Amino acid sequence: MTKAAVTLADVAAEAGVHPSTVSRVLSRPQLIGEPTRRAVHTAIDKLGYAPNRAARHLAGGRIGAIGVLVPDITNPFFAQVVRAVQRGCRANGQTMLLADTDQRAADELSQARALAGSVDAFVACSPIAATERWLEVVDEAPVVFVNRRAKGVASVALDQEAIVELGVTHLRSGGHHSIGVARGPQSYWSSRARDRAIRRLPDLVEFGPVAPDHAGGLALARDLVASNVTGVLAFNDVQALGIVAGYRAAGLSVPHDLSVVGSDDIAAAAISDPPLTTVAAPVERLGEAAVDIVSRLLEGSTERAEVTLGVSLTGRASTCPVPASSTTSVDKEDRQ
Amino acid sequence: MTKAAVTLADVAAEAGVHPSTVSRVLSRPQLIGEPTRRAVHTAIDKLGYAPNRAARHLAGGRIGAIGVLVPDITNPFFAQVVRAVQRGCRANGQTMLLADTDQRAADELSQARALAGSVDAFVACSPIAATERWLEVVDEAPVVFVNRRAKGVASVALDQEAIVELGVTHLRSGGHHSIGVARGPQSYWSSRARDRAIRRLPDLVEFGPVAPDHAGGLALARDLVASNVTGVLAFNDVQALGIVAGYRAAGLSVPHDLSVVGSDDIAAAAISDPPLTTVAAPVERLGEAAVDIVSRLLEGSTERAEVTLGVSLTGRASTCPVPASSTTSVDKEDRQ
DNA sequence: CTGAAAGCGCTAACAT
DNA sequence: ATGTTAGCGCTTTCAG
Repeated sequence: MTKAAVTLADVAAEAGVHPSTVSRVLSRPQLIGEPTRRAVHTAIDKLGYAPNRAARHLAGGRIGAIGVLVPDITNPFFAQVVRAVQRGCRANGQTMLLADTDQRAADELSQARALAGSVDAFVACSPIAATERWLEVVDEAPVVFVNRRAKGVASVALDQEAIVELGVTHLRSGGHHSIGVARGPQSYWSSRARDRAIRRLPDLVEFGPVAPDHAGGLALARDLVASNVTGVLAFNDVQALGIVAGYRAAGLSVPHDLSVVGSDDIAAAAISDPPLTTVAAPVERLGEAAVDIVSRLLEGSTERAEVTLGVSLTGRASTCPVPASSTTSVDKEDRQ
Repeated sequence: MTKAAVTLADVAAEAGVHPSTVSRVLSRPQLIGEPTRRAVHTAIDKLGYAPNRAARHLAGGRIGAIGVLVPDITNPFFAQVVRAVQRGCRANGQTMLLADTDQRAADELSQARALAGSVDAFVACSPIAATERWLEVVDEAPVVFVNRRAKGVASVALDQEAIVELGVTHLRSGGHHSIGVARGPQSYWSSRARDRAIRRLPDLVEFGPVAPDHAGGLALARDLVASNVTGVLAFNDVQALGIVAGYRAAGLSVPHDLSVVGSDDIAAAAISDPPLTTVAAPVERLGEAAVDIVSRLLEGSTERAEVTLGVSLTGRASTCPVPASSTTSVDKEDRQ
């Protein structure tokens, strides 16, 4: 059933050279003469040779794989990051090992440890385990955090402060004065960073923390309805959609009764009803940057990379200027 | 930076036995005496030993990894399958290598070949490459198709006939007589299988083929509006949501002007507006079954597994009985 | 039941 | 610029 694979030795025989020459053609082509190299490549193509990763790794070379950890692959945000990372890996001739940690810190670490021997490096998305624990992993292989900042670990993250500013500024420019902001779970760095940004701005009404998902949005909607805010910045788009659904269920409407700004700009944001105004994150670049840093780290770079990616506001129909009648809360309270 | 790992030899030294004994404790414990085994385990725990996968593989053992190929990880259906597969892998102590093929047949094969040396087996989701080409891969490692049936390859698929029957029956029971069905891209087995099911049933109006995504649904909506059907079975939920959006954009409403039945029951189906009536697929079981078959195959089983999973109808608000005024198409044509 | 010895396919010094 | 020689850490014969 399992056919014997073509080995490097087979290629060497076919090309009439020594195995180590073939190896060099593959890893350090510039050390090999043009004619020999050509002959080797011909043999490789003819035989359909593919290097054996295990052997390569064992012999001290790179394993050619990077491990990616995500809290939940069914979350469209992470799915997009994963796809970008995978593309980057392909471009570098790496393969990607994916592990879904199910949002559990313990799983995060155990998965990382299980993969440690099988990958050259890690990309950890929104990790929640203690930095201290992660440092032990960093000791074994390079690690890049996506969407989390931590001392001693390379990272690429979104500018949380800009997210809050952009969202709030957009609402204020629409005449909104009573603006709510949703807080996320404290286990996430992004939540904590956003909290700091929120406190830096005056006159914001905090809601939550609630889960950054649809259910969280629904829960938020109840509090929002009972409040007098006219606009809200959700923690992310999925949650924003939950808020919209909650308002609709209560017989209220977005943006008439509440302007909603999401965050991330996932595919669903553009096609929801109403289309969601959101602070768009460069998700693809998040993944690409992570791969870049990993590659750099694998080349031996020791610089502690801390990339911050900017965001931009995408205006759609879930926000509108505050109606004159809503500048006080009277109208709204009457309606309830 | 990279700490030297504990090797099997270290464990052997610590336990005062020969390395091969340690190896046996790990792979064939029943061949080892109780006291020795205990001593070895103690040493393993003390040293925190973890086997080196590469070496294990190279020495002829299993590599302990399975490769998963998906057309698009940002598609919630596949994301769910992947998560189920990953859980199954974890339970078996396997790791999962994920590759996104970007819906290209060529990438599918090249990814599979690139991974061939790094995995024990493959799970290919909705593959589109020629069976012939895949058979070459099967020659090297066990392969299981998810959502595609093919001669000579193990597979687990949804009962496409049941999907069509359930959806259509639901609409008919609501009094709908003019029922549309959306056809999918012919590159997918599921589309072809569904086409066969469609032709087996009388009086269905075929639409498409169109892409099984939101844009496809939008396109479909235009044709649907121009037709006299009162109910439609979409190819999947995302497309169904597109149809709903298209109707709304045209100033029409679901289910009043058209009853829409989706397929899959992704998370978004339950929380959309209106909530989507859909033919629910046991997505988790799809992934689990794939892992089961792979494991069986790796144990040396030669049975050609062909699992078919049943589906069920989840009634929600995107369908309703046909209004008396719509039993003829007059009313609708007037409205346009 | 356990020790000994021989590689798996590759890379990395070291020669030439 | 290419051939030579050792292993990497493990499993698996084969002996005892």
